[in-house]
Amino acid sequence: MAGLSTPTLHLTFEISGAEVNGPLNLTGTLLSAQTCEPEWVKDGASFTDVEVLNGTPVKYTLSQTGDSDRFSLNVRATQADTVTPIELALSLKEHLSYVLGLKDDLVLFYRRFVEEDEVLSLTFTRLRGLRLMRGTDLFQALTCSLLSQNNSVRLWNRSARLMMKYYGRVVRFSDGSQEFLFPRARALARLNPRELRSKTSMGYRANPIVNVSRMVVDGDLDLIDLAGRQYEDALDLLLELPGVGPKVADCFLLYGAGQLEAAPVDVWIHRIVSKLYFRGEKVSRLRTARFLRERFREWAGYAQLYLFDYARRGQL
DNA sequence: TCCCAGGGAGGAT
DNA sequence: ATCCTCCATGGG
Repeated sequence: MAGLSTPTLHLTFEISGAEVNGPLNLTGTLLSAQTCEPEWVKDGASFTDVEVLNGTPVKYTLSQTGDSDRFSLNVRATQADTVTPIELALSLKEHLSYVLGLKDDLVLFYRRFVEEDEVLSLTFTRLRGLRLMRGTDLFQALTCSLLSQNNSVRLWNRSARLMMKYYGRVVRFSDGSQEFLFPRARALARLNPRELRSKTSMGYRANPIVNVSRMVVDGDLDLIDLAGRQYEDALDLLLELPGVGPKVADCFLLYGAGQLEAAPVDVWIHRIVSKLYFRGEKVSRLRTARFLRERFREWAGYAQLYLFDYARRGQL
C-alpha cells in the first residue's frame, strides 16, 4: 500500500493468498476465454487491463508469484491524469476481488463434488485455482457475448480490440501511456452496421450489436434491471433481444450479471456433457443447459467453466 | 476446397 | 419439440 495519505496516480501493492478464498491460478483464469470482456494483454507472466473505477479510468498490471495455493498477487496501477484522482488502492482491490472471483469458495466447490461427481472431479487437479471472472460493465459483457457467437476466441477478441480502437474513448495515463476504453452504447448506436462490420471484421454480428446499442440508448433495454432479475425471468427477456439465444443469454447472466446458476452451452460443453454424462447419446443444447443447472445449482457456472476448459484443451 | 469457431433466426417436418 | 440452412470472417 502506498504510504501517502493523499490520492496517488501510481500504485504498487500485493494481494496475499490469505486475502483470497482458496487457491488461485491467475494465468489459467485469464486465458480461459471467458466472455465478459476482451482478454487482458499478456506480456510474459503479467497481464494488463484497463477499467473505469468510480468514473476514473485505471490501468493495472497483475502477476502471480508462488503456486496456486501459496502465492501473492502483485499489482501495479496507474490512473488517468486528466480526471480527479480516486483512492486507488481500496477501490482497485475491491474491483479485482470481484472481477477475478477471489471470494468464491473454491475449496468448498471441490469438496462438494469430488466424490459426488466423478466426471467433474476429473478436472479439479489440472484446473485447480481456475476462477470465474465477472465483468463490471454490463453493456461490454453483452457485446462481447454477441461477438463470440459462432466465432473463435481469437477472432472475437480481435474484433473487440478494433471496436475499442475505432469507437472507444482514448485515455492518457499518468505514466504517459495511452489506451482505448471499450465503446459506449451511445457510440455504437449511431453507426451504420455495414461500417462497423467493415472496420472490425465481425461479420453479421454487427447488426444485433448496433440494434442492441440503440435499444440501450433509447431506453428500451435496461441492463441493470435485467441483471438484477431472477434467472428465469431475466432469461426470457434476454431471448427477445436480436442475436441473443440461449448461449449468449447465459454468458451475459453468468459473466456479466454474476448469476452463478447460468451455464452457457456451446459446442464444447454440448460435446463433453453428451459424452461424459449421457454415454455419447445426442442431447439437445437446451436439455444440456437444464441438466447442468439442475445438477450443480449455484455451482452450475463453475461446473460449466471447468468442463469447458477441460474439453477445449483437448482432454475430451 | 472444405471445415470449424464459446450460435441464432427462420422455416419445414 | 427437433432438424435443416444460411448467416461473415479468418484460421487450419
